[in-house]
Amino acid sequence: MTHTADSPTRPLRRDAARNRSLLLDAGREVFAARGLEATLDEIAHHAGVGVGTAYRHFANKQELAAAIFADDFEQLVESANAALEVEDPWEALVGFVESTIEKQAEDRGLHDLIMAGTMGDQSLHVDGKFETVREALFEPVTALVERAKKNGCLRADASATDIAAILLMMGTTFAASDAVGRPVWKRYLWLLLDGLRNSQCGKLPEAAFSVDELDAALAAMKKH
Amino acid sequence: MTHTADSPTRPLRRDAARNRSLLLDAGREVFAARGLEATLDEIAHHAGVGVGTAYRHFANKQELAAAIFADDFEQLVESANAALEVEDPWEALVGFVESTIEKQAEDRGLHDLIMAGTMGDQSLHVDGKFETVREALFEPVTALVERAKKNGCLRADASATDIAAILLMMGTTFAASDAVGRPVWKRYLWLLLDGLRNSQCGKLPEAAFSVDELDAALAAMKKH
DNA sequence: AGTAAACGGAGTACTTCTCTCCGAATCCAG
DNA sequence: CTGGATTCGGAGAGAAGTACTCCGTTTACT
Repeated sequence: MTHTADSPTRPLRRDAARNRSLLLDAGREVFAARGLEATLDEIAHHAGVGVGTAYRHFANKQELAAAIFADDFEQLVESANAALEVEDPWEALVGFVESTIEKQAEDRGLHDLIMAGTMGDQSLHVDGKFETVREALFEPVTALVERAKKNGCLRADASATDIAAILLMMGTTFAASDAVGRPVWKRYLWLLLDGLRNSQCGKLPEAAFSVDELDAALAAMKKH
Repeated sequence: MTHTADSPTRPLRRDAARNRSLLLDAGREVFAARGLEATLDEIAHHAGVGVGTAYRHFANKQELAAAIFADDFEQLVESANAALEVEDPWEALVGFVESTIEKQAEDRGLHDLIMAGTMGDQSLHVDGKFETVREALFEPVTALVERAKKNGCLRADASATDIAAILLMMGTTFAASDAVGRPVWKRYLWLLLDGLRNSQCGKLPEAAFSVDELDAALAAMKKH
């Protein structure tokens, strides 16, 4: 059932290799725009190849997603560990959270995957050590949170899982941002971060929804 | 197509009247637990009547939902207007937001409906004046927000639509709270409210997710 | 007791998505 | 340049879920 290269298979025929990379590119685009609910059929069509072709290269959507997102996962973990090197503890935490969320805002597939943890039964080994990104992120994020608390910028009753909860909540604002055509999610991330902060904050970035925008956003979300 | 009483119809037969109210009760329960995605078939079964019976009483799910939620809508608008009478402007705003969200946490159908605004093409006239709750709430909520800003407790750059955005974000935490068996949503509402506040805040209510709880919550959300 | 009203739930008619099958097109080795 | 292996393409089979109807049976009312 494993169609992807693992044992020393003979090199792919030229058309096969081309189609494989077309599929990966299309997958990146479509997943980014529509999240993991996108169909393999849809991606195949977007890549300009037949569905059959898609299914020969990737047994299913999960396998394609795993191939596409493996790198992003590693990067995410790296950036969490990198954040620990940042001098200011509050900057370190906020910088990591912001950049992570920005990535997800640009790629709804990434967000879906992070939240789901796994793709069906497919385990997405990160770093060869962890089953899920969440697992791999737990330690560095806990460290970031503890450090920020000690420094005094982060409220004392905050917890690492609060960061996960924030990611979760931000999800809904991504869809709304798409509908509205500007990154409203930034505003609400700041609101949450201001809630997490001890000292007092700056101005919120991004204007609030206008009433029309809000209507548009909610209407768009109705269409599942 | 209108099965519900409007023109001077003859009184319902006893069994019909009983079943109608069984359906309304079952609808309340099922919608509350599973949101609007629940099926009329499901509700009929829960009420202990056949599907056919359900469809004779209510042409479709929308009509049943309209019958069930009309009152809640009126109440919501009333409570917003009542909040304007509360002395302390910050208390008034927070009290309204909190109670509104609590209602939605207890009734996922209500939350779905408020966010959707309409049920398909069915317009859910509120108060006989407005098409949607959101429309009816707009004025009082704007007033609450402005008042809280003048008083100085609410940050100056807040807007009435921010309240809607908060409702939107809270949605995800409801499902998580169900999965975890305690109202974690309260914690995150406070976090958001603390972000909205000018002065400094108290302790967060509710503990953060434990790691296990977070896993359980996200797993539960995966199942659509 | 007779008739109109209401019941029940199997069944039809979608829709949506995943994945297969196989004749046609394409590659590449000799 | 040709023949056999490989890959392509996309109609369509199959599974799953939902919305709603139809009509033989049961129940209520007079």
